[in-house]
Amino acid sequence: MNTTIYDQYQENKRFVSVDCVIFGYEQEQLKVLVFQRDIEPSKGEWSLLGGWVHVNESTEDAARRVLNKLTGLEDVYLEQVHTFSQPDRDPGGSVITVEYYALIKIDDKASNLIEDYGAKWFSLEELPKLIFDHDVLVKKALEKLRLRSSYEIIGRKLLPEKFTLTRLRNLYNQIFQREFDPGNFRKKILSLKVLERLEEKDMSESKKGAFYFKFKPKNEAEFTDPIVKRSI
Amino acid sequence: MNTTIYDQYQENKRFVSVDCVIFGYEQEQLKVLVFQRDIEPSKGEWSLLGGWVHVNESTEDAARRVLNKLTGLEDVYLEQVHTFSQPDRDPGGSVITVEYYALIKIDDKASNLIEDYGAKWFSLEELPKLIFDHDVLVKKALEKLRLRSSYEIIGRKLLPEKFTLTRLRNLYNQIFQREFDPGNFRKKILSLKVLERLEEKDMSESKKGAFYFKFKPKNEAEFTDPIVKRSI
DNA sequence: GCAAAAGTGTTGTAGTTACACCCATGC
DNA sequence: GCATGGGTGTAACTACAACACTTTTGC
Repeated sequence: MNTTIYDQYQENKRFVSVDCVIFGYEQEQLKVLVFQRDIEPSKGEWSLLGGWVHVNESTEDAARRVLNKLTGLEDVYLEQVHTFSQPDRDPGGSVITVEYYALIKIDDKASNLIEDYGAKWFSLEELPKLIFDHDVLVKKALEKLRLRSSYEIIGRKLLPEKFTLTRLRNLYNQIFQREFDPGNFRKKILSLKVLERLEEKDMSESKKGAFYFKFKPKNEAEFTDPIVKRSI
Repeated sequence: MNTTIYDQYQENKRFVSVDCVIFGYEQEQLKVLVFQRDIEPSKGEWSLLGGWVHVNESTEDAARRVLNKLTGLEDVYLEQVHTFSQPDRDPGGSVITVEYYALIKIDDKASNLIEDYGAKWFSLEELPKLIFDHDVLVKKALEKLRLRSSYEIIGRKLLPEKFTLTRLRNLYNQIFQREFDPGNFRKKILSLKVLERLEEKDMSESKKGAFYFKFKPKNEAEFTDPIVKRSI
């Protein structure tokens, strides 16, 4: 199966897995999708979505493969977070894991597939204790998501096609766990010129109604200045 | 050798290596240490320092092990950068590599050890073409170093015990590949209160002489606000 | 005295924060 | 008419960039 010139080093070969912190946004809350583990050790406990990295497959491909099997989605937003390799991190054996976070829209038709796997969305506050070092992985993923969110408006992959600025602001409130000033947030976001206002209004949240916005096509306006100045 | 409950998945085991981008600062230049590769493929070409990750060893331990073998240094500053896993990235076989960058003081007694390995320091401009995807790794490491350098003053691990502000500024010029204003840089750095002025002056660079500074002990003054505002 | 680097001071500007305040509408 | 979220305006503050200017000393 492996016919490489490194075959003399076979004794150094390692188990490599990927773990995915799957973020979604629902009911004004940032949520993480976790699973009841179906193999030993720790069978039945909550864990992140994971899987083995096959030979002749990149870790990102592996992450996409396990995500696709779970959700049926093809074009998930993925970002590599960190690689964990403490030999004792998994009591079942020495496993190196490469961590990714994924952003998905909860309203996607994925939901039925997800339920088949006994998976469940939890808000950050309600997240149960996870196996191994997965709690640390969630924390790391959130930090990386914050960093990313301060360099670009992240909502494109988490929000539905059209959304109000209040909803986008609330997403940012959730990600950074702090309250952004409504007026200032609005001005900042609009100054970036990545959103386009629609004529339609959302009348469900207020009497006056709030205009829907949508993202302009990706290439039109890019920027590199931080949206959120303060470091994480 | 491996008696884990994952043994049924043996066919998924992978070669895992670490690669280190070793940064040093010498003659007012930020330099990278590279090696003439001593195994096939690409024997004799320039590459980063790398090595296999042994079973029951973390990737960081592996990085420290190969660095220690090379330099004899024990307390090297290491930061994980990224994990590369494209199956075809190494023509010798499918190898997943975890990248770290290291900061070392070139004046350390390490130099003789280094020479034994046919290693050589190159400035960023003079860096030769490296094997595989190592050019990308250097670029990634530099980006990570910039990010780090904008959240803390990085010189502690690159500069000698005492140094002038001009020297520190030049290090930052090198890292960010731009010219910082002498006056503004001085004010910014001193406002962070992490440096302590010594009575001694360096008379080699100017008639007037420039005060030496040294870092205060690590815990005294920490900060999280970016030193360099602009994103990388 | 003048060149040259070290070090200090000043001024303008851009981005942010903390608000006050008006708007539209369902009840 | 009033409560409520939507949306706009503004003044104070802060960080920074640009650059003038002063200091010291070897030549």
